[in-house]
Amino acid sequence: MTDHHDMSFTERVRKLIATIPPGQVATYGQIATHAGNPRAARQVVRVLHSSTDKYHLPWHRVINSKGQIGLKPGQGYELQRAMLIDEGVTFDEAGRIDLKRYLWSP
DNA sequence: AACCTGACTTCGG
DNA sequence: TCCGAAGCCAGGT
Repeated sequence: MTDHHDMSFTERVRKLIATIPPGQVATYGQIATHAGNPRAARQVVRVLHSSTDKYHLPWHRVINSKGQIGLKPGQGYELQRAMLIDEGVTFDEAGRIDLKRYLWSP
């Protein structure tokens, strides 16, 4: 049968990330869920590492389920935060993004 | 074909 | 609400 998704989990993840619009964010788990496996959130991280440059993915729009940036200070945290703020996303005092407001809904 | 990795998530205290 | 432990998994080695 023609499973219209004749592509790997990784490919689906790439496509999903590519569709997150500016000013919105998606969680690793959310991407994993839509890619077919709710429990493969960690795999999304791997895809980000391996495909961001090659496919020009909007990597900065992917955050964790707590609404926070996963990267550590000095490891990309500042850049991601700046890029999101530049798109209009706001952070609270604890560095959290209001998912009710900015979470992407595919 | 095991073993390792990691920008995670969930759950209990 | 915060923290730690445990669970999870696709792809790379």
